[in-house]
Amino acid sequence: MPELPEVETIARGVDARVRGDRIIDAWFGSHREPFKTPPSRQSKGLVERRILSVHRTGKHIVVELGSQSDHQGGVTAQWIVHLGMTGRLLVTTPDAPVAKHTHARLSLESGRELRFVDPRRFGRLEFRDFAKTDSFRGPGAEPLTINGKEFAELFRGRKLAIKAALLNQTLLAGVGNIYADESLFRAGLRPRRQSRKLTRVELDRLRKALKEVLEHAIRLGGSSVSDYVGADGAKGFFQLEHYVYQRTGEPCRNCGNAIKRIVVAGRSTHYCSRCQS
DNA sequence: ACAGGCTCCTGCAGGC
DNA sequence: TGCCTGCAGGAGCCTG
Repeated sequence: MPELPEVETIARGVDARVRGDRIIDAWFGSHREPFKTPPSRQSKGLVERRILSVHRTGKHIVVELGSQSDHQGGVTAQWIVHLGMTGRLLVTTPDAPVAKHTHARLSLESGRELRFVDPRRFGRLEFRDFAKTDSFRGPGAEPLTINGKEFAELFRGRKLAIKAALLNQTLLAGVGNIYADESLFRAGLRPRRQSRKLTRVELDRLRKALKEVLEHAIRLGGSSVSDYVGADGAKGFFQLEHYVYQRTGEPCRNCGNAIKRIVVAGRSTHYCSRCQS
């Protein structure tokens, strides 16, 4: 489901609702997935900790946690949430109906609950204790802050299609299928162009288009294509601003040409053959 | 090292 | 109504 703007929206919403709260109980489901850390270790590690902040790195939500014994001090552990394609992180009241495919419920001192729901179980939950491991560092560069030189460097010499490169999280973190298609349209570039054949001017255009489209989407609360919702259950509105994504056969908003659908890197890819070269 | 394909899982829409 | 197929916003693993 979620890409950078959706994850950013969720992280901000969760942060606003649970920052400073304390985890007093933790329940985890029994499926093998989506647990990167065994559920018993997660619940044991999470209880009694205070939530210091919640933020986004790439497509990961990072919950910064204080120590279990001490009310003072900085971050000593983290809870890392990756939503996969269908994951949701929700802040609810304890009596709210428990959705099907709920895999984690954290009871908070305030009376709220933080819940993780994920039907397809492509998401991942990980607990990191700084006594045993280091702070989480996601793969890839942040598309909102990367500079032109670093951006161009990512694609140099690579044979794969630019669309596939944009989706590769070890290069850029946070870009998924929607924003890859939308940024390529806005930059006027065909998705199948070989990365290494893009000029510096084209790459600069792409970097700016990507940054603009991501920032615009964050302002609108992300794209609610099927069931995406923020931490409070509210939908985003960026889907109304899509130029190509899931608009196969519809007229291009720029030139009127029918939007085409092809498959690149195994993913549905949408573009305008007149506006993108 | 790199690039492409397969696979994990559930739910939904569309066709018959 | 029910069954089948295809498709879905992600990413790890295998292969060549």
